[in-house]
Amino acid sequence: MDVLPLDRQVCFALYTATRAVTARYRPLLDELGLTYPQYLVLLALWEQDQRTVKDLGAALRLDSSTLSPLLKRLEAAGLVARERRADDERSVTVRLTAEGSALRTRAAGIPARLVCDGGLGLGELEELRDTLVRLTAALQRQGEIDAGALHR
Amino acid sequence: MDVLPLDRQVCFALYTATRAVTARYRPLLDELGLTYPQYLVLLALWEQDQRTVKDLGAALRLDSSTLSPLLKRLEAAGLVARERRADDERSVTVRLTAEGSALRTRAAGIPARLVCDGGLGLGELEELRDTLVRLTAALQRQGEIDAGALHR
DNA sequence: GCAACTTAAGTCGCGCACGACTGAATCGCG
DNA sequence: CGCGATTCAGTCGTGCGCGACTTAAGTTGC
Repeated sequence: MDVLPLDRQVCFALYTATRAVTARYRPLLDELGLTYPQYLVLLALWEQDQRTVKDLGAALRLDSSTLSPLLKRLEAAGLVARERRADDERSVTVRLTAEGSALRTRAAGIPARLVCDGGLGLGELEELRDTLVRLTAALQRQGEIDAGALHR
Repeated sequence: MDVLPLDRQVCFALYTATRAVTARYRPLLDELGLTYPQYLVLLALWEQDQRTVKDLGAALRLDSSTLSPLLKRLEAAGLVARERRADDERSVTVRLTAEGSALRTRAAGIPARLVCDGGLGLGELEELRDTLVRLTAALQRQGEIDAGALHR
């Protein structure tokens, strides 16, 4: 049996679904002047403010080479402030400005405005999310094992 | 109830799962000298050769501004050839070279090498894929309706 | 006490994605 | 037939992601 056709690939379904979802977010985020990854960073900060770049990277699974320029743009937009930690000068704390905190209210309506477009019920969405979380966790665990194997 | 935390967002689960999956593909595709989107284009061409840029775009849900430079790189790598159609000079036909066709054999092993890493059973993977396909379809249908509304 | 290692943030280069736009070819309607 | 509208591929600018690298600060071991 042929395993290569596009429509049989989970990876391709993921790829297109992700782009379809972010495409639906785009007009709503445009109203807030945010890109999709910037929105995710703010979600993380609204949930817990005053995080280091490293901590944000762990939450979003992004490294500093992606986050640093993104945070610079959020800072230029006046939504966050960055400052070196006094106790460890290597680290930088990212903090919401008043304007950045205020945006939360406007963003709160976004999920509700999109859920109904998806054609899936709430239960299905939660199941999908949980399956994706398990998949991600397994892939990353596996990745760490492989990486470890290189150092043996 | 708070709807904004990162871990409740389907969109974030999609975002991280997609990146985790492509990260697992990367070392295997490196062996073939391909990026992930280039691999998807080849999947489409292995399934049906001699497609126009527009047709490839419909299959992959990408537009020419993404595909044109990507195809140029595949052409530079000697995997595909491009030529203007005689019957419609606006269109360009993308065709696999012998080298591009030959790569299929080496790529055929990739899905099997990855499935076991995902921590999901085959049935779960297929269910996940089908859910994602439905989600994508609904979002795109909804997007077309919205776009139509703008022209009224 | 200091040299070797590790860690945190950041820079750079490349390849997507995607919106806005261009130019050439074709279509459709009067 | 002719000309305005549409279609197709492509360019350009911006913002990710990520690998490879740099710099500065902290940690470890002798």
